[in-house]
Amino acid sequence: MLIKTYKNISCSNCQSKSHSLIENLNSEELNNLEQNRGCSFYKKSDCLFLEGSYPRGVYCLNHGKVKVFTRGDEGKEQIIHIAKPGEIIGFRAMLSGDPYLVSAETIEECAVCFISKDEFFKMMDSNSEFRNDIIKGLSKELGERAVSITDMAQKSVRERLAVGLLQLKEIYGAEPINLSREDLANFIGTATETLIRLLKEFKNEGIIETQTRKVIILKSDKLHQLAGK
Amino acid sequence: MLIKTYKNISCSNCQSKSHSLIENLNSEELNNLEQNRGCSFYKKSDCLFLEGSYPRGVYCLNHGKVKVFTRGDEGKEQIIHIAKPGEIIGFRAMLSGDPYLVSAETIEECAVCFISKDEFFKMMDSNSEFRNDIIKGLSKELGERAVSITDMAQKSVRERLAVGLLQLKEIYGAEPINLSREDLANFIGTATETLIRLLKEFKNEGIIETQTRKVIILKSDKLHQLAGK
DNA sequence: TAAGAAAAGTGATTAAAATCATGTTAACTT
DNA sequence: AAGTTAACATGATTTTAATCACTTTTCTTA
Repeated sequence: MLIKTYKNISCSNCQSKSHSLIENLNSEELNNLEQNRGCSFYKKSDCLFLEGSYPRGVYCLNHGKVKVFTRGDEGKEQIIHIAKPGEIIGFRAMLSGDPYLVSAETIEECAVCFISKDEFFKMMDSNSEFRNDIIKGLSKELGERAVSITDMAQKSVRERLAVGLLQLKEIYGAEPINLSREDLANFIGTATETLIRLLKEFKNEGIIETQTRKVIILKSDKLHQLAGK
Repeated sequence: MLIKTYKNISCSNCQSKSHSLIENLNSEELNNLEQNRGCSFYKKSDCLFLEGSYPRGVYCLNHGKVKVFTRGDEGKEQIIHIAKPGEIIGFRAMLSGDPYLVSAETIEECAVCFISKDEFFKMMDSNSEFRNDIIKGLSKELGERAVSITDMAQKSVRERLAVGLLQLKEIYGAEPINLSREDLANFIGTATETLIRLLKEFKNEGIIETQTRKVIILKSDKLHQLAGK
């Protein structure tokens, strides 16, 4: 279904444009972008890029969700971010000039546009609004990560799960959260078994509902309470 | 001693310029900066800025060390970064337009120059090299923080202490690491008591030496080993 | 649609690190 | 230099969460 329609994606009419950094491009720039980007369809668990490799461009997510993660010493994933449609993925490494420190992999069917390095830098140079948005995006993320470090260092797993579920609610919107238990554990930063036990607790307390793997949040206020600060 | 000399600080001859983002300013820009910045002397434990307040400029560290930290729910500090001479502190919040998410406080006597918001943005607009350095700096830091999150989530306190000591070695260079046990614990993300016990272990293993509060690293290779990956 | 594989879930046990209580040393202050 | 305070240190205990071993459910796909 998705496969059939994704060829029609245009940047100008991109359904995700309005919550994207590309929203400030003018129509000329958008047309140019449309000529020069490539769109691909990815199935679940496909890799966009791998830690250690060198970036050749950035990925603009049109449809689906992508997990961005690092691997710890024993190969365990730590999910740093879950990207939703509209987001540009992988520009961090491109801007710093270093190889990727993170990997990116789809967690559902995705439609993704690829914007080459040249094209991206051209946009950065010519459009100061776009550039400022990129800078703001970087800064905002940097701030969020300071908070994440503190949460990881100081909050209990239970508190972190509350924080994490609230974040995921923002990402999934009205849809139920649809992550494997393992991914969820790797997002929260805990063992899968611990996560499952805590989810059960939350369920028993009426805070969430589960439909097999899917998680629906019933009481956000309760989660805010549990999350602290 | 420091007080007597700091008035002579000029941006052009700044001893810390070479490892600073201001190194790519031309002499005209440096002269202009010199006219428009203000220099202050801070004693130990002075506050540069406070979480929640709005930035009015950035701080360029000429001499000394500054800790950048957030506070968790119970007020416990999490030290995100320790800045050394040459570093510009606090531009993240200014670029994102949000209030500070972190606080900054001196941990020794410091000489710090203040560059106003206007002046800073003027430099960002007029000098693309400076701007690119800022962007690269943001990106680099963002990458480092992804690693920190993973370390916090997956490494043991012992491993994190090894990582942290190696980072501090980069910051302190030839000088011994000079932090209170509490600050060190808040940097590693552990309880002060746990930190003290682990330091003792490292000392017994001949990895470090302590002179009251000061820590000297004897075996970096051993620390790398202990740090994992 | 049945078989196999992968993911989800449970219980018991262990290990790591926080917390609490208290003692000791170092460093200001008058 | 003595007294006071704050930082450092240590021991005992508790708590949290990881690990290991295993069962059950759900998803694939042949």
